[in-house]
Amino acid sequence: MKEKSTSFDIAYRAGVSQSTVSRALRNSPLVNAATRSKIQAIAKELNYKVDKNASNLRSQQSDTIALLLFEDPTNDDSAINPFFLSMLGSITRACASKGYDLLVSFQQASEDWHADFEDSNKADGLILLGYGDYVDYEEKLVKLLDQGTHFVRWGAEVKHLPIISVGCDNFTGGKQITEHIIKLGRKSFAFLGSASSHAPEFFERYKGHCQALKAHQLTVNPALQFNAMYTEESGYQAACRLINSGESFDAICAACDLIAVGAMRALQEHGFKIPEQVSVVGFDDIAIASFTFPPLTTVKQDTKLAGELLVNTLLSLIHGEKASTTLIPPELVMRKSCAS
Amino acid sequence: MKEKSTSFDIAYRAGVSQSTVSRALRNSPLVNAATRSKIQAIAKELNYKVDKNASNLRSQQSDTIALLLFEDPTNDDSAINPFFLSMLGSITRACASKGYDLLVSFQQASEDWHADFEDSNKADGLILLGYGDYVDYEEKLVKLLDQGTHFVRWGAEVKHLPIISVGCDNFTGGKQITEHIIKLGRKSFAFLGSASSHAPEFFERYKGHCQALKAHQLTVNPALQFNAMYTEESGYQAACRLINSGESFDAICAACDLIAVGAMRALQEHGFKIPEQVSVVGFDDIAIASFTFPPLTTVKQDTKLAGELLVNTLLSLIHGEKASTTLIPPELVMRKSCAS
DNA sequence: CTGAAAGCGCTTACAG
DNA sequence: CTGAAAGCGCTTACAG
Repeated sequence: MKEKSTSFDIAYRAGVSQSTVSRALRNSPLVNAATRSKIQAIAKELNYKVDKNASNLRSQQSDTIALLLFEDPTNDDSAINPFFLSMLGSITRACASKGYDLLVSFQQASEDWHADFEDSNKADGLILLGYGDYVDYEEKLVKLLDQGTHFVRWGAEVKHLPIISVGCDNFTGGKQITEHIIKLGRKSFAFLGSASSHAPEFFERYKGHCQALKAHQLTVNPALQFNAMYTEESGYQAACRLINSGESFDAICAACDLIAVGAMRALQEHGFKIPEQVSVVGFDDIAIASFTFPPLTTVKQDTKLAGELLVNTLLSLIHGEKASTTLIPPELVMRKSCAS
Repeated sequence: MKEKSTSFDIAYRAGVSQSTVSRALRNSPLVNAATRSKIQAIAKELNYKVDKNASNLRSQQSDTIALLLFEDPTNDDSAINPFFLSMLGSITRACASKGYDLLVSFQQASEDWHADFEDSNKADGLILLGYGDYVDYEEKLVKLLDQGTHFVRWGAEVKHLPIISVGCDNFTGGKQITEHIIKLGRKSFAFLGSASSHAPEFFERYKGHCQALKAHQLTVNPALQFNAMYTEESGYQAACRLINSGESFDAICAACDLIAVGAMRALQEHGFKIPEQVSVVGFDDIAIASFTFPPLTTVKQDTKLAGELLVNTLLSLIHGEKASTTLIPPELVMRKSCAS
């Protein structure tokens, strides 16, 4: 294990000053081309790497983005939602392609996560990802804003604050998929998923859902909306409550795929045939959705695009450029869980 | 957006020296308790955070771990393997609980990934995760070793090099699940997955598989082994080759769940009944495995445990403690894809 | 228990 | 195009 070499070692070997080494290594046009390649060759030979801590300290930027992934604290020990995992993957890729490092961190919704990363100069900006109770967490966003922290969040647009978000057009998605089943001839629609401002994305999907029903002269029956959060188990239980309620229904719109998957399990345990008796649809298009029985019709949120947009938007903010909230178009993915 | 405050600002307000602030903030017992809490209160009020770049530079450690996730370059644009995504999640959690930050980075197998992170002082150590061609990548491991880099890899044990790994006991897993189907009365076993030292984990599973067959006086028919890598499509194609080969078979052991899922698709398209005509089993127990039709019997690799072990082992290495290669016990998960 | 001082390894005005 | 020098914001011997 050899000693780590510094820019002074390179300078010594190259017979130039340390400043010149620093310039050459960052491809400064100020350095003579021959000198530069000589220095770079020596650096390579010595396996020299610029010390990130030193260069970041000096230049006051880190070329690093922090991803704060927060989840409902009640959901603590279970697996991470596959949709977010998939976002994580695409954000990692997007950062890599921009030459940024990605610092990933789990946060409990309850913690003091605001501020930490950018203030300690670990990252130039933050990406916020996760559900959690939106009402609780809004005040932390305000604090981030006050501090002038650069950040972008994934989620529903925040209308009353100058916060930049990237999110899916949940309203349109909810509307489209509901219309799809309406056209298939279904009449009584249950909605499984929380419909309140505590979970704005589910709420938007629900609003789109209701809008579609109204547009087709179908009644919105509040007794057919059951709260559920983003887990399979939660979907299972909501579906059981629906079944036990005695209300009749021939279609279930779930606020996310995991809820839909749980609902299908409940339905099948109770002897319902999908899609013959009940159509089921989800939202997200997680990998599992392709493999359920029957395969789940759903609304795809393009996580690859989302990751790229989040990263690009944040970089614009960091570089002081204009950036704005973007909505990703939802995409209907038809499989076999609806009557055809 | 206020100016960022430094330890000198705190010192000024507290009427002490900057050294004392630095000590107080790190809970040094050298500081008078009253002074310490006064300083900490001021720091909190000013929203002060220690500058990580400065403290890392000075102390020459980063309290950061880098996760290098590398995938087969041919697999470039597709989704990340769900098994690795799940490992990513559990490693993130394990790091958080140890107070370490996690730097995540994608690597092409072809790139010059060795060295970069620890040499530039961005991380104190590396976790290496991913399949990819093991033969190609071994020489890079040797280079890491030469440099004295702290690293742990996920995967099969490397017998001839002093490399610390954490991996599943693939041999035993392959053996157990094969024995499980043997007891169910199956006679002709196909194995779908590459069986060579280029993919050591698959190879180990295959060896366990063969061992189980031999132990039960069943013949190992090399014509029933078909190469496949860790994608659904690859499993689909291997199963098609098996079906078209004209060989008879009543059980398929897939080297991983994604291969199994692809194989089930091929079988069902060709009119085979699972599990009546053919038993299918996988390996990994990814989330999808619970939701396929029929649900997939498989071998679970405990990713939560794996993540914790990887992190703990790496931290031991970083702290100069003894560490050794660990094998995680595989766990049979019985579902419905085998005849009962 | 506290302070003055050195120094981690760079980048970047400044001067030539 | 190049070099000498300052300084980013800390931590940590050293001295008291």
